[in-house]
Amino acid sequence: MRVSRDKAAENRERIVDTASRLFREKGFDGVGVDAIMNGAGLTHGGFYGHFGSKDDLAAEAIARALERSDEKQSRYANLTDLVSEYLCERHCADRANGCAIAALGADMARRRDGVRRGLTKHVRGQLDRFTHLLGNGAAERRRKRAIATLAGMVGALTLARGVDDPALSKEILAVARDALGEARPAGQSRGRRRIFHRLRP
Amino acid sequence: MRVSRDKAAENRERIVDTASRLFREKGFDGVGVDAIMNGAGLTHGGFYGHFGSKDDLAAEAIARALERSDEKQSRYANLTDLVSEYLCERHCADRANGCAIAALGADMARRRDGVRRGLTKHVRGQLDRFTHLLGNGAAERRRKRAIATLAGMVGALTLARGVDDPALSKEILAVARDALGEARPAGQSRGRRRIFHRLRP
DNA sequence: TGTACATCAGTGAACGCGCGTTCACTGATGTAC
DNA sequence: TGTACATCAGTGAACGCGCGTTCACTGATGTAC
Repeated sequence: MRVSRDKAAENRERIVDTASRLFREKGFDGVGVDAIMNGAGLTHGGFYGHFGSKDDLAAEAIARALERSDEKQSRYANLTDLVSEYLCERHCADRANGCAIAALGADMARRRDGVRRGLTKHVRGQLDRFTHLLGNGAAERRRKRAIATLAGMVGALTLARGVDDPALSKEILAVARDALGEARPAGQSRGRRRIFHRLRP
Repeated sequence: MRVSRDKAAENRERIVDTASRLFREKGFDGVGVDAIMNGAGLTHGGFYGHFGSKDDLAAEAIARALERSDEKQSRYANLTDLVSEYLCERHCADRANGCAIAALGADMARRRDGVRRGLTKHVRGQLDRFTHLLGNGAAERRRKRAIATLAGMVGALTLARGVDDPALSKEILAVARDALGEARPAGQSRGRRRIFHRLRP
């Protein structure tokens, strides 16, 4: 039965969101059009009224996930907090709503150009943000630190998720959190962390 | 036609090796039994004489890839060289013969217990090796460094492979190589940077 | 504002291809005498 | 050592399920008068 244009637009959004989550949770080939449509409260037949193919949806769903990541990260005023949230156990356990790079990394690299271009833009954006948040020091050095930080985040989350043993998983997260979050004004102690973050003007 | 027992055993090995490479290159769902058998110079019908299912082969193929990784890494006498080789452009371009964690990371985390147990063992082994190679300093500090190094390696390779722009890809590899390889005997100069890292007591 | 008709979002059955898996068969290997 | 038979690794056709995709249909929405 027909549905109002607004409602149809809503449905489309919900399909993209649902796919974005399911793909991250189960991988591209781990979810069918059927599951996505059901997840969005619809039936599979209507799918091709919204998208040209499952692949087209995949591209949109990834773009959506990356956007959401950007929005989330733009709320942090310092890198340590951002890193801590990224490497927390909740994020580790919740693949579906987390970082698309960690959830789909290797798969994305095998996808077609549109997806990889989106990923590249996202990575550049993240590096710029990190470089900015790092604040002090020469730009070149901050950029290097930004790259190392991003790589450490993605790798640590990948490892923590892949490993079987919860204790090892937690250890990886904790150590990486500590190692990567240390880009703070010199002289400030870290450890149990009695941290005081001053927002830069 | 029948084949000698030795030849059959050889064929089995070749199937596992081929699968190990193809899975890393194209992902689990990106290669069929057909392609694997052809890659090994056989036809698909014989597959089930060797393996119970494609999934069983996948488990063996991953285990094989991780073993090969261990063998390769055991040849390095210092962490800097190991990191440099891991983060070189050849490795970045050659997914099929490279690190299984970076090539299949997210997928492995979704696999059944056997695979994840193998991965866990491999990660532990790598951390022990890295801790050992780091040489000086307190054991606890070295282990932390080992974890941060492994995470940085995996993440940097994932990013470098995912990104579209060769220049950015190279930059990521170079920066990570530099940042992670710095655990060398104090006083040794390295590259652009005349940095002297004193290990804290 | 109300009525009549066209549009079209969503439904569910059906199609068809790909791929994992099975099976009857082949012919070389391995073995018993 | 040679011969006869049993075994079984590998072959290629075929099966069947899952899943992406198509399509005729429904009935509510949108529009023209």
